[in-house]
Amino acid sequence: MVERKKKKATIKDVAGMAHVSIATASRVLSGSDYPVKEELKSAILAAAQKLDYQPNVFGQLLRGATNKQIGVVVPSISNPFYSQLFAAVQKVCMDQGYVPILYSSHSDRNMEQHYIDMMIHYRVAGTLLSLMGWEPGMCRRLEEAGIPCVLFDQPHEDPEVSSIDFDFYSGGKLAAEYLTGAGHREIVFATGSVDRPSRKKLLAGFQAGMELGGCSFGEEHLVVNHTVKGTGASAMKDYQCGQGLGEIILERPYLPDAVFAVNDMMAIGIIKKLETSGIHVPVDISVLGFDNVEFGEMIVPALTTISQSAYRTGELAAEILFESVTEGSRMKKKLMLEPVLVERDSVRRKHNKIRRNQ
Amino acid sequence: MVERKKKKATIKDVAGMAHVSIATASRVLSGSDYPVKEELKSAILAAAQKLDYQPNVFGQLLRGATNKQIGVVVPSISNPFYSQLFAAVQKVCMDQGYVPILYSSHSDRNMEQHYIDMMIHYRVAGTLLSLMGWEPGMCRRLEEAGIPCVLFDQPHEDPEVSSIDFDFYSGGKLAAEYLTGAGHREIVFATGSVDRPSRKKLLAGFQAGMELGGCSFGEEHLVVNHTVKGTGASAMKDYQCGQGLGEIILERPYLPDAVFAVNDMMAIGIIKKLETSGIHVPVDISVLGFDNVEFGEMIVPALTTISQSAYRTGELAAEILFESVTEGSRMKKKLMLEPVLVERDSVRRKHNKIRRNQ
DNA sequence: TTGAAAGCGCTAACAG
DNA sequence: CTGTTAGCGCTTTCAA
Repeated sequence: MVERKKKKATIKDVAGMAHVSIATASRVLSGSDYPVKEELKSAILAAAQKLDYQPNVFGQLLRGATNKQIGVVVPSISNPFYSQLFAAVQKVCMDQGYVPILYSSHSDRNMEQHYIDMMIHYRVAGTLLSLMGWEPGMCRRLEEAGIPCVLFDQPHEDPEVSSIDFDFYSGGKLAAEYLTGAGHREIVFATGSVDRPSRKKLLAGFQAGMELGGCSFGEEHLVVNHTVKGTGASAMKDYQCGQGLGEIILERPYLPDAVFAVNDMMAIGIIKKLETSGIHVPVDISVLGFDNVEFGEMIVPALTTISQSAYRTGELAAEILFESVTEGSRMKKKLMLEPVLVERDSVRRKHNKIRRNQ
Repeated sequence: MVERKKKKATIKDVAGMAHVSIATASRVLSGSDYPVKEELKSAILAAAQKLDYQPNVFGQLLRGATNKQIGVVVPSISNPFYSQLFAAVQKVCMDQGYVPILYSSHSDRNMEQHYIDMMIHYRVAGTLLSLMGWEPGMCRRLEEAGIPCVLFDQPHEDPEVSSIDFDFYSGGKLAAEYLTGAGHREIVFATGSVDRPSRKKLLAGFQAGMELGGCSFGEEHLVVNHTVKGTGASAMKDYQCGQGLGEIILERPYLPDAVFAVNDMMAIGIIKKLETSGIHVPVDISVLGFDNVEFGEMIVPALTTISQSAYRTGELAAEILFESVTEGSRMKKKLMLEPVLVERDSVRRKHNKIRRNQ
């Protein structure tokens, strides 16, 4: 049986060993610039060293120090979009001497609420949130507790809170324009439940883009797979949703020219289903994704997609959060990221001549 | 300008409003079963409600309560193996009323050390560690601080600490046996730097398996790609490493029958490089992965691999951790997970007859 | 059944 | 320059 839990040295122990008061000990140990005689200073440092002294955070925190943790809520950690985003957040936090804490909500409103309570409880210095459910109250509670927050990923249109938004409407429009521009006419919009604000905007933009491209877009062009069992939006769930979408598409009387999927993992699921059914992408049908997840580049054919840079989003969100956290700025900022097309191999260019008839 | 940070109600406020002492207030608010007159109890609860009282964790923690957080250190969050593993950990922690905190070390020994210090600093209730660098001291510091830990993913052979190990040696052997058994003779072992304990064992097992399969394994069958710039083991890094590996293989005078990659992301990189060079998997060459990452199932061809179940690993690790955390068990446990082959589409079965000669 | 008070470890205001 | 002390919010003796 090993020696049990030897008690940690406190500042009092250090002070004792160095024959000074705890006040002086505190002054040098907390790195204050308060003047202390060199002699004592080194004695204290030596004692601290010998005792392997480390300040008790809870003492400091109770005293009023700020908890240098940043709470981050995302729907799913296994979805590469969010893990890449988190990597960026981590980097920025690190540089600022903070440490991010990740909460995965599985897109469950209760969990989101639970984690927000948690963060208030631990008095984190700031929060980064991707919230599915959202009532104005949620962020207010954080603000009341003096915790700055910035929303990302899901647009919520609240002037009272900072956010880094992605222009989903333009994204949808760009998708439609690119696809029609490439000569496709019969284009399908493939998605899971259109429950999130992001998807609603994407769809609206897509419809607008189709019209601009001179294509009709009716009920029959909207392919929805509702059969996602349980809540949660893991990579696997989206992929499976995509597989289901692929099936639905295969069951149609005729294949569309192209399909636009609401995110990359779904697009990958669709491609997989098509390929294993002998339909080749992009020769038989084109598939366009959305997100620009790293994985998209790794598959064959490499996924053509619309980039909502996960890394950039995380970086920006963290940066504007720190403006509030460290500078105590009360200013609410709204940043809008524009979509960028990433052309790879999953969409075929039909080199369409000038649209003349049909 | 919005109302600023109204101070949170303390137990004193609640006691005041309910006209009781803070002692009695504490007794009911902390859910103790200490007897308190019903009348006062409800008055206190009502006051707490009205003031939106929430206990200050730091007070409780300073007082000696345990911090119900679990620290988890992994090399990379964007690698699906670890994000899946973490999902399992999260689930188990949740059920126990704890919350996991994720640290991504980028396989950097200094970071690992840094995060361990962090966890000691925050006096987490327990830790789950995948450590690249490892000296006996690392866990001892945790144990001294009274923080139980369990190692996973990287074997370290220390009887003083619990671990859930994967049998990498058997894994390597299984890989070689399967590949030779499928009729392949010229088989290559593809890897990044053989720096981690896990890879060394894998290689040793592979060599043994090759011998058992009656195949020679010499220098020329070991393909190493050292050109991984910087530290870190993100999914992307491994993938790129795989691409490099693919290139090396393509440059050889003749193509091997099969290649065994040290992890799935590398295998995917290899496949991608081969496919884009007109070499088809598995008709021209077979590729076997290792890890059984979800993503392997999503590509075409679906990746045949050896399963080191990320989810199961995380689940087990968390479970044996909680035996120490909640039951205060001092027992050190060593669990060993055996490899399982997951047959999909990236390895071709040559239907070899009984090995007779050669 | 209730309350007063000590003390967890730390920092800062104040007094020497 | 150094030390004494109050107090952050909480739980838990100990005394009433």
